Amino acid sequence: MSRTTIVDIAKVLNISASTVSRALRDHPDISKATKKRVLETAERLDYFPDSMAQGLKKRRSTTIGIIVPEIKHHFFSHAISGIEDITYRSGYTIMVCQSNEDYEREMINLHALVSNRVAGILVSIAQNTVDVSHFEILQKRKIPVVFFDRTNEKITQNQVVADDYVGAFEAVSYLIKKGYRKIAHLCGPENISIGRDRCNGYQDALLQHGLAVDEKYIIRGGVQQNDGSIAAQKLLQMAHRPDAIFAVNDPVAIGAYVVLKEQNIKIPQEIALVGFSNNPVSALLEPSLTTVEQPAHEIGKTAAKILLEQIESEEQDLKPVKKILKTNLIVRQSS
Amino acid sequence: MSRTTIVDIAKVLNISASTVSRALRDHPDISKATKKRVLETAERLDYFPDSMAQGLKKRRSTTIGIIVPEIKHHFFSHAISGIEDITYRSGYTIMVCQSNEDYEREMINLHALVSNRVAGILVSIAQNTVDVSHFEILQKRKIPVVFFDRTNEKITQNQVVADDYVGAFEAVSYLIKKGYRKIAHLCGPENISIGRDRCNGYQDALLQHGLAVDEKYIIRGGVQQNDGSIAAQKLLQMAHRPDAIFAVNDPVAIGAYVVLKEQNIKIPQEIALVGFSNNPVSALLEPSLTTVEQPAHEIGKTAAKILLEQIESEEQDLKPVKKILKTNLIVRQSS
DNA sequence: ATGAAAGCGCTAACAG
DNA sequence: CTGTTAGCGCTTTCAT
Repeated sequence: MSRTTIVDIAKVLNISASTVSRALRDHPDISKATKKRVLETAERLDYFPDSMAQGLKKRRSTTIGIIVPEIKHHFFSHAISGIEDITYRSGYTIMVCQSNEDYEREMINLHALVSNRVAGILVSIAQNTVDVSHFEILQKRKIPVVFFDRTNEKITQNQVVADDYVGAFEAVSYLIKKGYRKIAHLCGPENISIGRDRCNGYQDALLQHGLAVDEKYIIRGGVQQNDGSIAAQKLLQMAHRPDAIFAVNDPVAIGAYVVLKEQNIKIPQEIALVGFSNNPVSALLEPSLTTVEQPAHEIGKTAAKILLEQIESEEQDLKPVKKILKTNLIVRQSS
Repeated sequence: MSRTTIVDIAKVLNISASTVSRALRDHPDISKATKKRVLETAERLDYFPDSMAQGLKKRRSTTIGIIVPEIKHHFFSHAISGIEDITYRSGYTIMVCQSNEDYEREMINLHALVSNRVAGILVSIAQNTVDVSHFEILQKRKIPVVFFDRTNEKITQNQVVADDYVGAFEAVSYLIKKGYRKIAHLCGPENISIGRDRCNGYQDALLQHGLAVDEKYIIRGGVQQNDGSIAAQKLLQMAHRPDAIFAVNDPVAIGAYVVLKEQNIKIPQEIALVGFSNNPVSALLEPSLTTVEQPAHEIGKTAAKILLEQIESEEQDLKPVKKILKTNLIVRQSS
């Protein structure tokens, strides 16, 4: 025997399918008695509404699409967790795709989500995404979208990000106040906001404290641990080594940390080290890592809330929201 | 203007909807010329297939449902990542739910996935899930399921787990060979496989090496870092402290690690410490943490592969597969 | 308070 | 090689 449908329930009770449909959704027109009978029968027959049929009819699902560079990154898994906490309460399920930092795959994911008629989408763009015109499709189809954590300047829609600029500015200012003068920056890709904004914060902190920005101390690379190791090796080969390193994020900082340790460089005596994200591991290192706390869970929750508001709002052309969440410098032993 | 449908394309080209449908899916009956015209028009009109309509018709989606206790846990985010790698290649998208270690929520998630007519489901059960009868619905509806990492003995369907028993056995045997004699175990919940099997491995290793199992050295608790801290405190208050601790997983081991450090207990000189999972942080601790490597990504990939095979197999009653992946003891400084 | 009928967008016999 | 037709399971006017 196949799945129970609304028609099966209707037949059993000798009423019409539309009555069953209404009873199931607690429509005021239906009598208490009928509702009760329908609910009982549904229960007895193991009835489950068919989301596909509902979605087809309503021309929209109760699924929220998510695109992130990599699910397993600490930041993203926490953000997704935060998103799910919010969407779950409102009866939505999440569909998660990873771009693997690849623009092409980001596009394919986007199309899959559109095909699935998701009610809304949350995106953190890939490291190599420069052109963002593929997201225009969402406006055409009136699918609300919120970009979180990583955006770029061409994106005009809703955004939720940490205050990357201020976070970086404060971290570097702190290093300067502690007396460090040759502060290097392990810089992320500048086409994504976290790379650009953190780098700007770094530079402005130097300038505002009367220090020059020395291009040779800005090592550009990716956002993975390995990128940090490579960058650290470059720095160590310099004639004038820096006395401090500010990394675009904790994985990169840890990549540098590992290299410094291997080379028996004392942290922070010879070189201080500051990260960004406050991954749990950073507190456990020895010396523990000074870092800028970035509220991953909070960013996810906030982005999800904004998305749900827009989905459930009747308004057609809501103006884009941009929310910037505060970061927090956590001073530990590495600086 | 609303979304482009197959009918819109048909109208433009003055052909029937079914021809368009077939052309779109590269059906051999359709002429090259027609296919080309259809494809071009589809492209031009920004056509996207409607997964809900397709799903309704085919009575199944191309979505894979996943239920895990917590997305943000290192193990699960890696497993999900592995799952996505596999399903993506076959054109499936993943729908991820978290039970938050709660049985009730696990059920609700399951129902949501069934409603969404997922093609198959991957589950890692919640810490407090004892009764597993809610999964029977899947058999009734012929929805393939693979349990991964955490199962329990009542589950008879497909399973992919690490060799928890052997992993634990080897870790504890190693400790014994190194000369430790009073080995404590921070034990996970015994209704889930990882708790039970690792505990059994621990006990059998002791017995096979002629050591007694001392109940007071088995501290039962959860699987979170905090549980490890609590357990370690208990151990430290004992008149006869253990000389080694084997924890059910790395978070718990780290919880203990933090407490030992705080109390200035030398690891491994006073108390050795061994974890399970090989979270990246374990290599970065000082002393670095000896642990049993559990292939999270691999478990996810394997589970996904088995699921896809079953989904795509014509066979109705495949017999359940149980796959046990090898673990690997990584000896570091903490033991 | 309930029912009849139409249709969401697509696929798959069946018919030519 | 292409078209006709009949639904998939549900919601929603419009009647009654």
